[in-house]
Amino acid sequence: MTDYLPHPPVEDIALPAVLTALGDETRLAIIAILASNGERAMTCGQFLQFGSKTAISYHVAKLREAGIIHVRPEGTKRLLTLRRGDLESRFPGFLDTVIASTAATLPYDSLGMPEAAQFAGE
Amino acid sequence: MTDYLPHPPVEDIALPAVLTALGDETRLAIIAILASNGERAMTCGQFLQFGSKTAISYHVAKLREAGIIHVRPEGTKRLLTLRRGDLESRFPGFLDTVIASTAATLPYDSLGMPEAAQFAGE
DNA sequence: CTTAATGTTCAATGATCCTTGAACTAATGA
DNA sequence: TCATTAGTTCAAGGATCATTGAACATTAAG
Repeated sequence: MTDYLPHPPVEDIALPAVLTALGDETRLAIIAILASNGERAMTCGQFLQFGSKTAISYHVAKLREAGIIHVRPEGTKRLLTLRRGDLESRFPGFLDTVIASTAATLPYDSLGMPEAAQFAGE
Repeated sequence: MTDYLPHPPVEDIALPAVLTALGDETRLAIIAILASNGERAMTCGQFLQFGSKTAISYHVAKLREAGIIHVRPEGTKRLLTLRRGDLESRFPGFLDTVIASTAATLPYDSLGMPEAAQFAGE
């Protein structure tokens, strides 16, 4: 429950900021994969296919600051989760349509995603 | 029917580009007002409340290049319309949720919009 | 204690963004 | 013809963006 990193409260999540944050292929891919992974949290390291450690850290911060994901430190890792409920309550239907559109549009299976199988094991 | 200005065909409308184009308060306001105006076309001049002629021209070009609006020259004016159908067929539900979220979020009534009344007359 | 694993921070760089004002084009109207 | 209307183009400026490598911090594991 303790909030190590700054996250905007639901009522402060701003649409332009959310749209800007999602208007980047790397971040959109991260969101799509997070969404395809159900409620399970993921770590930054699982996105290194999309860029360097520094780059992922940068994009994850952007998504967090926009209010799209929640980041919780656990050991040396960061556990990332989509703020599905918060986004749904603030912009009903929005995230779902973005996810659906992304799945139909982005070719991130070209990056090695048969059906999110590699995120199963720990 | 003649297409004076370059518009991306439906199948080339890209989600990241659309999100980026909408991730700007000025452009989001333009879209929201266009949407609130039904099927009626509007001109660049009707958005001068949001910036200079140059700025509006710039933003309108961005929206057109992203595939969000259609621009048709008529005399010295440009008639702007939302590409509702195209966007709906490519990203089902997306535009509607953005419009709804914008209406609930952006304070563009603070710019003199009681209920889109000033767009009625010609 | 030492090493490895996981991210963050910083400074630098090149690219892109948004705005501005001046000059311009094209169409309309007196 | 001359002026007006509506918008575009261009160059310049400052701001923000996304990436990189090097150094660092923190936690975990041997």
